[in-house]
Amino acid sequence: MEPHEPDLTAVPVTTVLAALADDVRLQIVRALAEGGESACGSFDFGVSKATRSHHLKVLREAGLTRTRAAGTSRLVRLRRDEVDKLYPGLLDAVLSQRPPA
Amino acid sequence: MEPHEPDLTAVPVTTVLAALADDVRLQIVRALAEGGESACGSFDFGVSKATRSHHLKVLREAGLTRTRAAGTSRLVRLRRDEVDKLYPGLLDAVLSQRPPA
DNA sequence: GACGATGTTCGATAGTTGTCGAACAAGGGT
DNA sequence: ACCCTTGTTCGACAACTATCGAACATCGTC
Repeated sequence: MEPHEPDLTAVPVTTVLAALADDVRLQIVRALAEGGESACGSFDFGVSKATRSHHLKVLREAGLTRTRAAGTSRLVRLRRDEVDKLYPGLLDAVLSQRPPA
Repeated sequence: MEPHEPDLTAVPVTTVLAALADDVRLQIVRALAEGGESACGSFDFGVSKATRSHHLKVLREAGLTRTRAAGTSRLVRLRRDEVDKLYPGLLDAVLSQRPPA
């Protein structure tokens, strides 16, 4: 089943915001923004792999990330250009708040 | 009971984003951004007044609005300056998506 | 081909949230 | 004083969501 990666313009703002309105997903987005393309398994934020997979799906279906297969892994990357173009300042604003020290 | 209007810096980003991730609340924010300070009753978006009151509470407790009593009404206004200062571009980005024509 | 690693999907469950009507509170006007 | 208007609060209920373990799928390797 090919991953469902919608055109960002087709996704309601509320869906994009809801996707970002979760701590685990925000940590994933932060990691992607700083570390670039990463394997799913690199996001170990204290949740099971089932939950992690779920969060990555939410981000993907919100149009925020792209996923591609790479051997036995899957590489995820942030669709930064597209997001910044459609919602200038959004990611910067969201990522500006530093994680709890 | 005095309205609970927290310092925006004390509110987690996820809470701010969650507050904006709802259609009704987004319509309220849009109305406030365009029309300035308005009475609660002016936000008739097809929900009951109980629901409307709930949404205004969510926005207020996310640090996005302020409310003051004015006779029998209550006037709500967007804390635009503070939001723009802490999350530059966020409101612009969110408000940029036009409501369904 | 069997095995191990990496992810996804399924079913279940607990918690959160949007919604409503009804009851309540407070102001203003007649 | 009474009423009407404007909002808030209180249950209640349905829908959604975050979470997990277990089962499944897929790829590379031995």
